[in-house]
Amino acid sequence: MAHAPQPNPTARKPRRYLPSAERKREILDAALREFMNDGFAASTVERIAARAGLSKSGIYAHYDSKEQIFEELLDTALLSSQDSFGLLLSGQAGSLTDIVDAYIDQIYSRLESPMAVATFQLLMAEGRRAPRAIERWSAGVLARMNQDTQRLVRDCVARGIMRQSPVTENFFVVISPFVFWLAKSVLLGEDALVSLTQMRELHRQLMLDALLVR
Amino acid sequence: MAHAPQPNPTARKPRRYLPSAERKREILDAALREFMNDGFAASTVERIAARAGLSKSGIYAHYDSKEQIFEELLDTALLSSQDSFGLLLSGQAGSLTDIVDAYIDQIYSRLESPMAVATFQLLMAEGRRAPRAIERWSAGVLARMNQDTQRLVRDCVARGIMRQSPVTENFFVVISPFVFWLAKSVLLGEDALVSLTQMRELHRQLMLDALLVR
Amino acid sequence: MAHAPQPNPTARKPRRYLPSAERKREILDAALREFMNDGFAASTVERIAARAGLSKSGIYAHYDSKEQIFEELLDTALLSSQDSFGLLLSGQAGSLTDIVDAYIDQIYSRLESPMAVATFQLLMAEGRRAPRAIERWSAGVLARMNQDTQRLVRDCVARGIMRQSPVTENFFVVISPFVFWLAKSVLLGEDALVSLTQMRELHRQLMLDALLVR
Amino acid sequence: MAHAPQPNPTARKPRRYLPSAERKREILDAALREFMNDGFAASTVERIAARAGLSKSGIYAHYDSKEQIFEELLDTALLSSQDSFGLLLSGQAGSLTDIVDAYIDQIYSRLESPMAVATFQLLMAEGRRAPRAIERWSAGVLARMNQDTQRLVRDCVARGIMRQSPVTENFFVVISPFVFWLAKSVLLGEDALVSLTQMRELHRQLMLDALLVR
DNA sequence: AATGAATGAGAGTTCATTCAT
DNA sequence: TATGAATGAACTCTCATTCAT
Repeated sequence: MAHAPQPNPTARKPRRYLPSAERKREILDAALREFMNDGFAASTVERIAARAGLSKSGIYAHYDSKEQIFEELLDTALLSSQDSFGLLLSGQAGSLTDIVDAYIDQIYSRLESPMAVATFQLLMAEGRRAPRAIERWSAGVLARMNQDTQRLVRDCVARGIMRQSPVTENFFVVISPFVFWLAKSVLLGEDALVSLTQMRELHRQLMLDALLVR
Repeated sequence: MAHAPQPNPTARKPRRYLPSAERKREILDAALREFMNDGFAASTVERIAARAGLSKSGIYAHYDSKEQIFEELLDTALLSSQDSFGLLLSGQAGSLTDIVDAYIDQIYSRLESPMAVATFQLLMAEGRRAPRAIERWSAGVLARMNQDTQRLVRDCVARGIMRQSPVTENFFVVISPFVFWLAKSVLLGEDALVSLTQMRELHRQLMLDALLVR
Repeated sequence: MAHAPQPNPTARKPRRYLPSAERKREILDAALREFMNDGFAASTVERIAARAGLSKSGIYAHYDSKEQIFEELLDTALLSSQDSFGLLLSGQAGSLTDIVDAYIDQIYSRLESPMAVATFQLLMAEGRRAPRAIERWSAGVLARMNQDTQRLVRDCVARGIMRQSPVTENFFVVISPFVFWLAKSVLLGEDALVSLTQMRELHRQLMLDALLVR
Repeated sequence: MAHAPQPNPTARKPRRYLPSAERKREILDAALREFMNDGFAASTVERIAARAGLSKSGIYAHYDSKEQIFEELLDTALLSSQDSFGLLLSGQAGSLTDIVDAYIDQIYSRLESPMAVATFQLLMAEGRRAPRAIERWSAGVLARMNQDTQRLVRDCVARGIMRQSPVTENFFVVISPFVFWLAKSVLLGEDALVSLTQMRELHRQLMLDALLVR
């Protein structure tokens, strides 16, 4: 009489041997989730490992330390946000509405990821821990974005599409409502006070109101 | 030859006996600083104690746990921000400029404390850890402030002092640049991009521009 | 308008100043209960104090240390068991039944206290901790009891009331079923296997069976 | 001149890597000794670890908590006492003396281990701490032993080998002198009052006297 | 006699990391 | 590449005890 292939309770899941690059991606994924939930200090290598499907010590075949994981994570996250922002806008010689819509689309599309708020929170909470990553991001992506946008805006002003105002002189500030919504969501929850949809529309109207040539 | 009052290495510094209320205040002070620097998880009771001038175990004569300290800390911090905000404004039947100036003064005066940015960061980073404190704050202070302000604004609109607009309908959003500056300061430093003084002036102009009756 | 004598929530119960002797009794009482429940090491001075109705440090006005409490406790408990055991028996020149009944009554009457089993357990668990108390008890109470009983028994044998046997030569052993019941109760509970009443009757019959002249 | 192999003070003794099962056994061994000496509460994980030859934290690779060690320890100790007790006896159709001798051998052989008394003490002292282990033991080993023995005894009575009496009806009680000796040894020491050898002989005679058909 | 504030010496436990395999 | 066993340092919290009042 043959034994049925009974599921052995002590059966250990087999090792998965992965090439380092792939494994590292999995680890970063896992780490992102853990760091977001608990912050850096309260996250443990063990839980990251579990989520990534290997053992605690397995992590150390790919990274030297928890800190290193964090750095690489932040680098990846921040630099991936590299998007042809200014380009997108400058391409269109459209109306103010078009430009504002493009801008709004651009920034609010980030929030489609369910982890967007958590990412922002992580950045706020632990950014200090990886000053160089922040520095690179600030000097690279952010600076470029800022320049591009500001150039576009000046252009629009020159062409009479936008009304010159403190806003056009300091265009970075128009992102404020977006940041406000993020901060609010971190503190009070995404559903409190204003929904994302409402915020988006409000933001749009604010911009139009501020930029419209009267 | 007289001995200099050399610090005796075995001399234990004398205990300081304080009434519990006072000691608790000192502990909260110390904790605030520690939590701000390192976050909740990375702060240690021992360092809080050292800063507060007593021994590690001395802390536990006043608080049951590190978590309890955090809760009480947040409660104190958040509820102390209780200021007769609306009242201040509603008192003046002044011009739009007066009102805007009052508003700007009101919110930016908070930033005079050197710990303001760090407090914001702490709130962002660890707010989730004390949901009830946040809840109380949100349902109490914030809700009241919001109502008062909104009522004032409607009044101003009715009296023709402010132009009706999406801004006046959703007045909470005018705080956005302030929050933006905080978030930016956490990430990039207080001196990056815009200084506080610049921001304040910019914010003022933004508000005037948005509210002025044309 | 007079305030009603509202019960102040922060009202601290007033100190009770007691003469030391009385307070010590209360402390020993409290300690007995705590030590029984948790053993010596797991009992805390604070809980003993609470039970005795004073503060932790108040204890130290009466005892120098937790250990000292324990010693005095054991001394009191053991020496109080001093009863004119042999005397009681020797008084009666009665029949075997009378003597056995007296013996059984004597030992089982101890179990009327609801703490009897716990006391036994405490003795088993922590006796080593106060060897001198045990020593005094053994050399005093126990030795005397043993002698008296043995003398009585020899007497009974001589008078033909008891059958000479290994039992009468080692009379101490007749207490075994009693000790057995105690040990069983500690391990399995007082209701397991045999109830106290059953045990008592069984014990009686065992003795009669062993001592009866055939 | 050769250096004597002087013990290098900074030399850390090398790790001993053991398979978990083996290490667990060593830990249980160490724990047994520690718990016996000091009781559960006063034993420390560090000392258990030292005895087991690893570091304090090493313990936690195998057990989740001190309590878990205790539970497993008790389980192991109690369930290992599983012996074919009844079987041993029922096999022999021998005389009363044979049966009594077998019984006495059976139970007194346990005391050959130098830790027997300490184990009993541990059970008395800390049994309550692992009620489920006790429960399992009681419902398993003890119950079976009791049944087997009682069945054997009834058989003997039926065959006229034993005299019917309260003893045969409640045969569990014949273990009393053994328990008495254990309890006495815990309290007064193994050498006090009666030696083990004396007790064993006395116990034997008691049984014979109680069971012999007259 | 009594207390509240304070402390030192640990306790159990966690965790990033190392090592042998 | 991957793991299980091991560790040291650190952590939170407890507790017997002391001290000023």
